Amino acid sequence: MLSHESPECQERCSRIFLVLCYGEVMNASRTARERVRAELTREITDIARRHLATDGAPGLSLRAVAREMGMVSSAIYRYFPSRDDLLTALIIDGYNALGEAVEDADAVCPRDDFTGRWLAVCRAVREWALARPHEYALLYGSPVPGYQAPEDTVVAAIRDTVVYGRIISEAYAAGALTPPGGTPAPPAAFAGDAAIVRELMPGVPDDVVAQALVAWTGLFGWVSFELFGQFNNAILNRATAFDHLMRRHAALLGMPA
Amino acid sequence: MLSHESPECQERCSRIFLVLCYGEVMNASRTARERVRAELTREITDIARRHLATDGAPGLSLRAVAREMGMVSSAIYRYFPSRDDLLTALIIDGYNALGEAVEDADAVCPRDDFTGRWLAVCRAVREWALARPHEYALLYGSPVPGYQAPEDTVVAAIRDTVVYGRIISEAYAAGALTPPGGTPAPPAAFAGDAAIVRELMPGVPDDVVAQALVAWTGLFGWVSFELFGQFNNAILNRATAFDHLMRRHAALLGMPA
DNA sequence: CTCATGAGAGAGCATTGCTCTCGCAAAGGA
DNA sequence: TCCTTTGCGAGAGCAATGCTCTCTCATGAG
Repeated sequence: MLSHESPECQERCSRIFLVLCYGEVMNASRTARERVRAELTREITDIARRHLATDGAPGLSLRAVAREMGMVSSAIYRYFPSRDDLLTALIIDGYNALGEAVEDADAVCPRDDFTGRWLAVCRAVREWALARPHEYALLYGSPVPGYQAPEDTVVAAIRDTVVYGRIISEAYAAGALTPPGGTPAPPAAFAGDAAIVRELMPGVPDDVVAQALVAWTGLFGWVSFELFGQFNNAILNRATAFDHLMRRHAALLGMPA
Repeated sequence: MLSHESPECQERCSRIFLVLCYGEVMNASRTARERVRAELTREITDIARRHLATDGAPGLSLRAVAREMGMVSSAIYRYFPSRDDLLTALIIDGYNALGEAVEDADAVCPRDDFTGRWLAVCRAVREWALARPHEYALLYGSPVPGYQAPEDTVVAAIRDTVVYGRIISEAYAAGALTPPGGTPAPPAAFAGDAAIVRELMPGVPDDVVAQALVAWTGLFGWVSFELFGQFNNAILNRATAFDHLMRRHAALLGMPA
C-alpha cells in the first residue's frame, strides 16, 4: 500500500501532474497506457500550440483541436479538464521556451562581457516574441479573465528573470557596475521589496536593484509596445532603436560600453 | 443634391461616423430620429463599458448588452455592425479617457515643475489603469486577433503621449534637462525615427528622444507588469516602488530632483 | 396623403465549452 | 485463467455566442 508521503506516490503524482499540466513526459512511463496517454497529451498541446500561433488565444478551440486529432470533442476532456487547463499548459510551455532561449543566448557570451550578455538576453526576448507574437501575448499580454495563474507556473515564469538576475549579480560582484550619479536614493519603504528582488541578484545594493527593475520593465515595455502595435507609424527601424535603447539601459546600470 | 465633397455631406458623414464609432454626439443632432439613435448608441456603449469593466473584453457579449437594454440581439446590429466595431468604440473612448486623465493631471502642476509634471502623468496612468484593469488591457494588452486599429484610433491613442512630449519639449527648451553622462550616442540609423518621435517633442536632440523612449516604455512596462500579474509575490509595496522608479526615470532624463 | 426609410422582433444557422451516459477494451487481482 | 475495476472514446445534448435574414410597423420627408 502506498502512503501519500511515500516516494512512489509522490513520484507517480508528480508524473501524472506533469502529463496533465505540462504535456510532457519525463522519460519512459511505466505502463503502456501511461505512455500512450502522454503521447496523446503531447499531441494535443502541439496542435493547440499551432492553432495558438495562427489564430491567437481567443481563437483556440478545443473542438478544432479534437477535430484535427480525429477525436470527438468530449474525448479531449480526458486529457484537459477545461480549456483553461490547456491554456495553462501552453503558458508553462511558453515560459519554459522563452526561458530556454534566454539561457542559451546568455550561455554563448563570454562570462565577463556583462554588457554583451545583457544585450544577448534582450535580443533573445525580442526575437522570441517576434517569432511567436500570440504566444508572447499569452504570457505578457492581458491575462485571460477567468484564469488564475497556478503556483506552478511561477517557477517557469521566472526562468528568464533568473538569468537576468545572475548577470546583474555577477557584474556587480566583478566590480563592473559604475552607474552614473544623479539618481535619487531609494526610499526606506523600498527596502522590503528590494530584499525580495535581491534573491534573484544576490549581493546587489538597493539602488542597483531599482535600476535593474528599470531596465527589466523597459525591455518588456518595449517588446509589448512593438508587438501590440503601439509603434505603428511611429518607429520604423525597430531593431536599431531597440538595440540602442537596450545599450542605454546597460549604460544606466553602469555596465561598460 | 449633395456632392460627396460638399460641406453638408462631410458634416453629416462625420457625424454618422462619430455616432457609429465613438458612441458620442457632438451636440444637438438634426432630426429627432438621429437624436434617439445617438442616445441609444451611447446607452449601448455605456452598458458595454460596464460589462467590460466587470467581465473583461472576451466576456463582452452583444446579446447580454441587448438583453440589458430590453432589446432583441439583432437590433444591436443596427448600431454596431459587429462586435469588433463595438470594441473599437470602447477602445477609442478608453484612449480618450486616459488621455484626458493625463491632461488633467498635468494641468494642475506648475508649468516649470517638469519633474512634478512627469510624476503626475505617471501616477495618472497607473491610477487610471488600476481603476479599470480590463479597459487598460483592451488598450495596452494583447490586441484582439481579428482587430485592425482604424486610422481614427490613432489621434485618440496618442493623447497621453502628446502631453508627455510637451513636458519633455518644454523642459528641454527651459534648459532644465541636464542628463547624466556615460550613455552611448544614438547611432546614425536612429535619426529617422528620432525625427518622427520629435514631432511630439519639438526641438529635442536625438539622445534626449532616446531617453524619453526609455522612460515612456518603462512607465507602461511597469504598469503592464503590475496589472497583468507579473509582480505577484515579487513586489508588494507597489506604489512606493513605482514612485521611486519614475523618479529615477526623471533623473535619468536630466530633470531636477 | 403617400411612400420610402429606419428600426425592432423573431427565427434560424453555425459554432463554442462542457456534461452525461454508454459501451468497449485493456489492466490487474484472485 | 477468469472476473472486476479502470480508462477512454463516441455520441447526444444543453446553454450560450456572433451574425444573417425576413417580416412588420411606425416615423418622417416629399
